[in-house]
Amino acid sequence: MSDVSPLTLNRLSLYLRCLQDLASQGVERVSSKELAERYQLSASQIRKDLAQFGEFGIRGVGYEIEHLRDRLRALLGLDRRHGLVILGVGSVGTALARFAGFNQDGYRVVGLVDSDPAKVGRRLGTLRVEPVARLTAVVRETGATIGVLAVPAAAAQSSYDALVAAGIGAVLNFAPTQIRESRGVRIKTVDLRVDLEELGFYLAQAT
Amino acid sequence: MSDVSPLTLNRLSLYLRCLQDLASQGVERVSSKELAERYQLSASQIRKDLAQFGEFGIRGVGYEIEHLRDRLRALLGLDRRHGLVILGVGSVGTALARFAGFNQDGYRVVGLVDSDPAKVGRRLGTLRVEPVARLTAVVRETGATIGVLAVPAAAAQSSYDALVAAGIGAVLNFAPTQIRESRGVRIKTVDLRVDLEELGFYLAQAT
DNA sequence: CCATGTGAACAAATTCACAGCA
DNA sequence: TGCTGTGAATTTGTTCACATGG
Repeated sequence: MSDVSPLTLNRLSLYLRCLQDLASQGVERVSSKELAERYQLSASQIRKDLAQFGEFGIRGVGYEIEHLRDRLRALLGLDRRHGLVILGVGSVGTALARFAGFNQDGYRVVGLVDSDPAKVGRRLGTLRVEPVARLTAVVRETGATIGVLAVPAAAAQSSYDALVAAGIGAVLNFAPTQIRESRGVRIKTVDLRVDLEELGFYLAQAT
Repeated sequence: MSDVSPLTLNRLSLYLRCLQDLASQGVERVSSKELAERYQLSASQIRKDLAQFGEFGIRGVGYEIEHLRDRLRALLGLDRRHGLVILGVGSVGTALARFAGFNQDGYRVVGLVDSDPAKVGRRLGTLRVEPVARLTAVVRETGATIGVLAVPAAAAQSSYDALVAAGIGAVLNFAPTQIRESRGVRIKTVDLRVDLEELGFYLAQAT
């Protein structure tokens, strides 16, 4: 069950969004075809994706929205709390700490760590920036499960390793560099410049 | 030539990073095998990806780093200037306006637009927030080619449509919603909650 | 020689089409 | 009847392996 493609998982998140939207409109049932048309998805892909995790629908009818929504929430771990520890409180780290999406549903920023003594002790909302020496303690005390790397590229690998050593469960990396995974601690890199450059390619073509 | 997979394009950005790294270390030539080992990539994939755009290497030798770097920069449109117009100067839009990656290489934030009269007129760095009514004027005056959506999900589609009408070339969307593409103006959605939820799935599995 | 560039083999992902069940 | 769940077909992406040429 653990060999699910990230593509599928990311679509489950989209499906969940759509279901929440429909639920907020008071809709109770939806077919894969309706979902697909309404949100520009593929009906057969919705069915294939969902079928990997069980039989959630009713043949001839469709899916019961509340039920499917709850199943997806559970699958994506949204029925539990996840503490995030942010490493690096420069401009990116600070913005992420305030980002609503990181303080929503089961997610909450519970720790801030920086190697710069000048930043240690600063307050950001209700949190105080801790020194790197306290990383393991912070992870233990807060029960954080996700680390967020907002450090310079040169420090990213060692920061990831430190998070792994501290017992973190998974890491989201905003440094523009490839991280070598260790001890099975998943790493996902987000790189906005890569996204910009993809658009840049199409713009260069257009000319 | 325009039917290049986004997967390939995103890897080209990574290759470019690696080449810039090597160039800064004074390295002049590199083989696909060396690149792959150094940065945890696949040698045959590097060659396949590059081969789509021409013959950049020298058989028996490898790739001349400066030359390949320049070719990749040109392919990704990094040899030209791209102005970014940000729609929505809430917390996300403000953070993006200050983000170094958006004010680097050929990219620069050249316009800020918000529908909230209370925000119009505010200064952010050297820029003043403009009203939505001035969107087309801003795009024309600044020559912006990329729009950045940092508006609420409910406003995202109409904001995209407005950008298209204003003559924008491509759009990066941070609103958690699917946008319907029109007039061939590429849209790329970045959704950090989707990324978090992917990690959340693996964490839920681990238990 | 040796690493590129590339067709062929393989693997993954998506779409099709329909059997089977409410 | 109508939509799900699913094998089969197709498309897309990756890896292999080697002929080619500097």
